[in-house]
Amino acid sequence: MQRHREIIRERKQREKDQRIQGILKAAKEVFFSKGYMKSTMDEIAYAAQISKPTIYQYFRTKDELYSALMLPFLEEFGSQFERIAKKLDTGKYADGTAFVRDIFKGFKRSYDAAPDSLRVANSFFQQSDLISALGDDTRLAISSRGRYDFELARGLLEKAMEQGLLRRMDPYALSDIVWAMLLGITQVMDMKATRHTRTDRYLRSTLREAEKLLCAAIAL
Amino acid sequence: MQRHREIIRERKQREKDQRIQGILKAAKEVFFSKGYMKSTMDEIAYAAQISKPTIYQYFRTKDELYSALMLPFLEEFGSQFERIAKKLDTGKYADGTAFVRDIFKGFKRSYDAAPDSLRVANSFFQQSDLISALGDDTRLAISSRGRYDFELARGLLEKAMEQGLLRRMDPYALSDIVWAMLLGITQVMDMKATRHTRTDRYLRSTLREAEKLLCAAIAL
DNA sequence: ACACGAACTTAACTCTGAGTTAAAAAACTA
DNA sequence: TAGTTTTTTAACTCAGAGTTAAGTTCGTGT
Repeated sequence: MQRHREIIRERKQREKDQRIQGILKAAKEVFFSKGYMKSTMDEIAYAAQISKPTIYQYFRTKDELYSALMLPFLEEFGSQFERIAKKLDTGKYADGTAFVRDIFKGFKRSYDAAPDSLRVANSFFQQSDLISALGDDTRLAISSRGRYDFELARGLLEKAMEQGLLRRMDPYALSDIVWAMLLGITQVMDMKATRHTRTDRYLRSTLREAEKLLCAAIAL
Repeated sequence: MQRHREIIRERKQREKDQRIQGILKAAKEVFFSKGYMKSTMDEIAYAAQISKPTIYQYFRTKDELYSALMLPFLEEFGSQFERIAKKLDTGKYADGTAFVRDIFKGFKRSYDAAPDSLRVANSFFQQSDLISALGDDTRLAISSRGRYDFELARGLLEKAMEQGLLRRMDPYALSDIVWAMLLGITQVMDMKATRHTRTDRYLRSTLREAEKLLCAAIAL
């Protein structure tokens, strides 16, 4: 009967995860339709067809719930970098242009996988308020994941320089700049977005221009 | 005696301005030391040595007060662009590199003139919540000022292309990219900043790298 | 069939902070 | 001195975050 207990525990875990996913889904809808400040926990509870105390059983604060929405993007982003790192190690890149293109492709894929999450990530890093208000474990998960992605990206650029794919320069500065470009562009697009303009197509074309620009600047 | 009234009205205006400045100064201190969310209006009132209702006589909401902090940067930034536009019109730029350098110089000067304001501008554009919560006139002042700066920048780049200083490309995309870089870099620096690391020197060196990079990419 | 326990709901509650109000007090003007 | 404007005081409303406790549901073990 030990096996039986295992199975039951697993199902319970699954149900718990589903509950959490349900809350996150509802939270996403509410947050992105009205913005963080105007969204209330009661509203999210209603959207999730659940009672408010139940939400608080899984998320300690409103901030924590909001922040949890950005983890998917960070993870997807990291895995894209890992993919690129592998290709780099096995010498799959003919020139710097191909490498830079792949970085942008990775970003686009992450964005496609979780466009909302990036928006959260943006506003997250802004309001250092939010960060400090988090529970320790959540803050740790997010900031360590973010740091990991960051380190990964820098290492990637460094390696590409060693392989003669990119012009030599300070890898720290370069990774900051690339990251800043990507971050900044999505933001500028966001702040231009209105109800009646589809910003998505424009985001893509701007990213393409940025890609060309970066190739011209650093690819060898 | 009409003259007398004039003088009095002027003095009153001055006093009003001083009051507003005092509030802004206090607000800046409080907001930047604790973050937007954790700052309370009572606290700001206390810091400004003034009563809460008095603050509300000059600023309709907490958001409006916060947003008002960013106007100085936008204005300084705009005036830097106007300076560059004049130089461009009188053919003062020998090559694209000189032009790009001047853009960055303009940004740095604006930043120096009002470093905090930029930080507000950053977080401002994040939380579209904030924008929508503003009073009509404030929102108008800020967004129209921002739009004006934006248009100015784009026109600048366009003209520089016509003069053969820059490589031909979509000026809209380029101005978005440049703006995104500047915005993004200060943000990335901000989120890296901690109590014990001075981020200022690093910001400057990163901006210098970005400048070089942009020169390599678009200057002719 | 029945009792136990975990997770959930309900409904009422506390508490903080934004924004308001009205009356009293200053400060200034004529 | 009388009148006007601005500021303060102190009490207030209101919304929303987060909590509490008593009761409900339901799967599980005996």
